[in-house]
Amino acid sequence: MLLAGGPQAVEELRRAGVRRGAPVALAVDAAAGVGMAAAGRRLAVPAADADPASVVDEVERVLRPRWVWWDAGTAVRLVAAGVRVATCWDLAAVDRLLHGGWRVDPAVVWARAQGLPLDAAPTGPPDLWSVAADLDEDGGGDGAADGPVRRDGHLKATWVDGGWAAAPDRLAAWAAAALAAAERQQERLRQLDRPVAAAVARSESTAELLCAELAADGLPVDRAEAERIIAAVVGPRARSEAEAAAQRARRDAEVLRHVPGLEVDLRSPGQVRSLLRRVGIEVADTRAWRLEALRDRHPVVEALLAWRKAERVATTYGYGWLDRHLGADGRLRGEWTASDGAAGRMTATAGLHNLPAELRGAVVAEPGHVFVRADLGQIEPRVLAAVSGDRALAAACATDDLYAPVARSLGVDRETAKVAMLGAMYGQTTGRGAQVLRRLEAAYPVAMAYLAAGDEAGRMGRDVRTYGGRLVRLGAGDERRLDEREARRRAAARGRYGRNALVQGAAAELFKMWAVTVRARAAPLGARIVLCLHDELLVHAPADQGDEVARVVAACLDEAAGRWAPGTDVRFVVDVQVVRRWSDVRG
DNA sequence: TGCGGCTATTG
DNA sequence: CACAATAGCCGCAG
Repeated sequence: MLLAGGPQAVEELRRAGVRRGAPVALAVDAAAGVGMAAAGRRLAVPAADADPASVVDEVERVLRPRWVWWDAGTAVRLVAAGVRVATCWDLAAVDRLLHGGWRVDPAVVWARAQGLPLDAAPTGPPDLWSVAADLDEDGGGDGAADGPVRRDGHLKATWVDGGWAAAPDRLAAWAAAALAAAERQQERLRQLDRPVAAAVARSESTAELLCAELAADGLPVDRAEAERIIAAVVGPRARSEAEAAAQRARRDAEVLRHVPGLEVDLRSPGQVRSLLRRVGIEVADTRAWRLEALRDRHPVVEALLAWRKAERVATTYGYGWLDRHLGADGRLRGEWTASDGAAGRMTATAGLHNLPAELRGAVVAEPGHVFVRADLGQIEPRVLAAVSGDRALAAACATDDLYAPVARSLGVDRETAKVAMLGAMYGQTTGRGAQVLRRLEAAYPVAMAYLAAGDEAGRMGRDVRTYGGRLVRLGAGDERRLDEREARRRAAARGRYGRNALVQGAAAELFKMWAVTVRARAAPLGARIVLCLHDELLVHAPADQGDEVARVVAACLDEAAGRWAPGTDVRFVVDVQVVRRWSDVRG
């Protein structure tokens, strides 16, 4: 059905019974317009009749549905057009949750949702062959023949490759296919037999939306302050390549003057090792923690460690980094991925996730604003208590510092208890932690068995599923021609990976549920999340709303934990502070 | 030119 | 120096 604009679309959707939170599939193309599908109807608004962004915005404001789309590309397009919607169902994100790993295109998402054999799905851009085949299907005569789906059930290569954007009615048909795929995904989530999986699928979807916003909004950074910090370490900005080379040489000389007559490239670990050998220091490698203990042996060690710090700033977090990532509007922007790596953590580029502590002084709220900074306390052991159902560990979570009761249970000091608990979650098998591990097994048998099961699965190359339903692939890979020792070493590494993925992955699920809850509840106060850091949120808020946002952020943790682990008696804790700059956070 | 190793930063 | 990540430079193979 062709419509003229947003109000008419709202009317049609309302007549179809669409209410707040109901699925409305969406396909947007700036040139062609908007296609929607919901409750058995297909609607299209040509771009010639109404601005696509305004149509989506109108429907959002009046109906606030759960938007269903193929992948985060739609989220990125909406955010770029200035449209912020509340919630979505991201087929690609849910596909990664259900099936693990890699980023995939609609052809694969569709095939997996429908349970079709993947080897028959179209791959890559269409070639002469698949174009002819799709045309042949279109001419087949039956009513739906010119839709996006082939007779064998797979999507047509020409549609996957962008054919959906050719005309308004195609946008609507593409949206209808997305809606059908979403329904099949929900069925698959139900089959997982994990009541929380559907809620996780929703928050993982909305986390994709949050990532699109984080990438667009950026992190407020005071350029002058950043340049002051950098200048204090590496000096003023070089005006030419020659000047930069001279600065480098000057830094190098500060180290080399301690070893006269030696020609050494300090950037080469091998040469640094020979340098140290020349002054009587023999080391297996030259990492800082190892050199730290040798500071007194020779003055060159101290100089080298200082050189390394400056070199880090000069190469990775120097003026070049500012120029590449800090916009004229004082926002530091990187790319965000909502579920990456081993277990579905968020990742970010541009140094957003590994900014050296010194530079946090340059992260300053804009005039009239504050940061509400919140971090989850001891999130991994608490998550372990929740997902494993260990009653004793859950009881320890009642205190703000869970390592205190754990230490009492084990009969060791707090530091030892902490190292042992972390060691259990990471798979440490040597040192002091390993000895205390046996006491941990006695005190918290359910939690430790949960970890051991992850370890076993990893060693066997068996995939695991996190508490929230994310499949973590642990396939053994190609290990022919490995000697016994190397094969054992790799199996042990996979064991640690599998053990940790269950905890880290579950923590990432809870974190994202918290983050999207904060996103929703803080928006009416004019506040926006500007940084997500695994267990920490930085929210940029109007100064007069700081305390209220802080209250909301804390309340959101209870709300998210209640949704993620209903009925659990595990207590989650959060530390919330209102600050003007990130470095003002007290430890 | 691509990739593994080394190193540093963060949670 | 366990688990995860990004990022830069060096040295070596192709």
